[in-house]
Amino acid sequence: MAGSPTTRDRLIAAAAETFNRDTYHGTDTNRLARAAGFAPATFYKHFPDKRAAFLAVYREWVDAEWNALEDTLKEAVGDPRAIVDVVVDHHVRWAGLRASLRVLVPVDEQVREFARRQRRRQLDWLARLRGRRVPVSGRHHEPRDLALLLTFERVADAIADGEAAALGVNPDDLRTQLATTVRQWFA
Amino acid sequence: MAGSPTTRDRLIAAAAETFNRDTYHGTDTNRLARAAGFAPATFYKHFPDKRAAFLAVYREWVDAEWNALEDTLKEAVGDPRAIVDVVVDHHVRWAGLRASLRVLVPVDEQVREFARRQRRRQLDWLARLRGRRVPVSGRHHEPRDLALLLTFERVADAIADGEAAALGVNPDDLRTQLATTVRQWFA
Amino acid sequence: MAGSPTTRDRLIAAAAETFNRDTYHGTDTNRLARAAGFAPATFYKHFPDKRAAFLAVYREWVDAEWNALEDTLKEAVGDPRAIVDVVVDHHVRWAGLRASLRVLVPVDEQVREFARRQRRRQLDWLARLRGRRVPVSGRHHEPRDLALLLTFERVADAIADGEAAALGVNPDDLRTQLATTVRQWFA
Amino acid sequence: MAGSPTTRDRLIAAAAETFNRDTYHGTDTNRLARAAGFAPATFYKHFPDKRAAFLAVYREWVDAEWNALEDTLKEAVGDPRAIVDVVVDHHVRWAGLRASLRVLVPVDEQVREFARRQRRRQLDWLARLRGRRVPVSGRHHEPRDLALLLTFERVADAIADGEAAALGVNPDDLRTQLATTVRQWFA
DNA sequence: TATGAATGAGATTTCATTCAT
DNA sequence: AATGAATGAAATCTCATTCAT
Repeated sequence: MAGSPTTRDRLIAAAAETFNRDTYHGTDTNRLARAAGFAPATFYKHFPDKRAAFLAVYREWVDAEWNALEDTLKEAVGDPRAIVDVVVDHHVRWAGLRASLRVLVPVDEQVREFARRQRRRQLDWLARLRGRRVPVSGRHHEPRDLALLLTFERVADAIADGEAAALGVNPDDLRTQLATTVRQWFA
Repeated sequence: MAGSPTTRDRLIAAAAETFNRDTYHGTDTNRLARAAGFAPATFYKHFPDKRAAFLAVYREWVDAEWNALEDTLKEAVGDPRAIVDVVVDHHVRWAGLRASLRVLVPVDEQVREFARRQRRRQLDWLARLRGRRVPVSGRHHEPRDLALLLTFERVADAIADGEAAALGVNPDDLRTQLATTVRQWFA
Repeated sequence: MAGSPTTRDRLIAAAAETFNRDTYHGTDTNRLARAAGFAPATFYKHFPDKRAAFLAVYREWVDAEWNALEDTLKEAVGDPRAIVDVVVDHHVRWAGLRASLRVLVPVDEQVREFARRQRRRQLDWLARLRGRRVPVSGRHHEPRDLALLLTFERVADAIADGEAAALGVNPDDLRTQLATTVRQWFA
Repeated sequence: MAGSPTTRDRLIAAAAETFNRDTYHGTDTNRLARAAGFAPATFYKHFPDKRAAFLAVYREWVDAEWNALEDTLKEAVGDPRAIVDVVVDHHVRWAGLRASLRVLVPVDEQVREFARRQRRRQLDWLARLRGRRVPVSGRHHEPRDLALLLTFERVADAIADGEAAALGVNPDDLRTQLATTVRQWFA
């Protein structure tokens, strides 16, 4: 079904791994190209600039998370712990990429805008979960919902980048804590 | 009372403003020095490198937050909203600096270590607030407490950098939400 | 036969002339690149740093000396004066380069190691000239042989950098003296 | 008799040690001053520039060698090995300083001129040793004598900086070789 | 006499990006 | 479509040197 990966696909995949390992500011576009098996100039045939490549990587990352989440929801409906595990695992796998994202959001308009679109989608999803109608515009959201998402993300990052462990907090206990928070939110 | 600021103080103050406005990766040491009214070389008489200057700025930032917190606690004991306001205001004022911190933590050993020391101090404080004895080593901590801190920080940052507003969530309502979370934690 | 020179070749050639004229510490990599007709960054596409460029120049210099020596030995077998002339002329032509070498040997590990490899090769050659078997390891050498080489080199340098002339010693007489020393060594 | 050392003396002594340890291009004048227990600016009260300090150090070094040589000649007249030992020991003790000298001679006019004055003094001494009259002008010198001095210096340096040992030549045997050369010269 | 404090002028190196083929 | 080769424009950091006190 899926044909052999295009040059662009290979560039994105290599960039994902490289950003994840070395951070956005820790690599350069020449290395990204070489990591995919291409020459530097090829990079610029497929992306206008470095940021654009990151954006592409980030988009894929978001899609992958949604896909994983949907798979989980089919099997384990209403099991917060399963959701926690999917999300946290995804963050753990891509901890370096997340760190890069946190670098770019305040600096790059496009990345920021995409991150917000993504956030809106999450907020809409939460609203639906709680049986509320989502207004077409999707412009208004609940503070509680946003707080939940932010907590989720921040705790997942703390587990992913080793902060929890470094502070003497068992990462597994933190996952449990997260599941509890989700349940309280849903109640 | 306080003597006139030393060169180092002036460099730190100028670096704080500059990092806050332009991001860590958005300025260079020459600009930091010029912003304080000095020549580039002067910077290196006071800091071994750029990271060291950021670390110094960050230390001051942390001290300032603790001081503000202590002042508040004297007047408004047990008022979560007051605490929320102090912390969030501090994050709002220094949103760019916080963004830079998030850039450096995954990349810079020293910054990371200092951030963790700071986190341990916060965790010890929370433990004391709840009437628990803090073990001398201070090595073990409660998942709940860490989750609270992370939530606090992340929500404060979201208010600070305009993410909440951009998503159609009233920043003030988020503050209220945060205060509620604190109360639940304390109960 | 020889294709057009590569960028690296041109950089090395320009660096040889520039180091020779201005000394290692008397130029910078930007100038080396410009002297070859390239932009500064190009230099770093071909050498990791300034020292590496010097090392490359030095290697070429050593090869050139051996080649000149071999040519001479074919025609003028056993004529010490011919050998003296070849070596001294080579030193005269590259006096500034030799001075740079003397700067770097005590300071740079790689340059030193290469200079010593080169010296071992010379010592092996002398041993063979005197009809001795060179032990495979080539680890042990005669003090007399090393003394000859050092004398040769130092006297050649003194002629090359004008020291002899400045001291009222006729450079040509010094060459003759060197040839005499060689004959005594061989006897 | 000798009063307490002046600031200048202390600067020279500290510079000698520092140049010897770190090379001329491996230190800076600030460090030289600090090593003597003074502030950077003090350095420039006593020397017009960095080279001048090196020149002063070099002068002292030369004087010390002559003094040691004269002491030896009083006791061990006509013992080449004793002379070899004095000179080589002095070179060993100050190997780094000698390396710095070799750096500066081709580059610094004053250092070069002083080195040559010193060389003339050595040549005159050799001429006297062989019972020849030294012409008043001291302008003309024997190639044999200069060759001896250069050999002496170069071999001493090779022992001092570890080159001999690195090449598998016993430094002690080289000293013996040097003594032999002196005897042949004198014969 | 000595210095605390500062600096102008670079040297080395990096990197996002281009362009002729 | 891909690339080999190159680069302009910095950013980080160094160092010999100065000057008011």
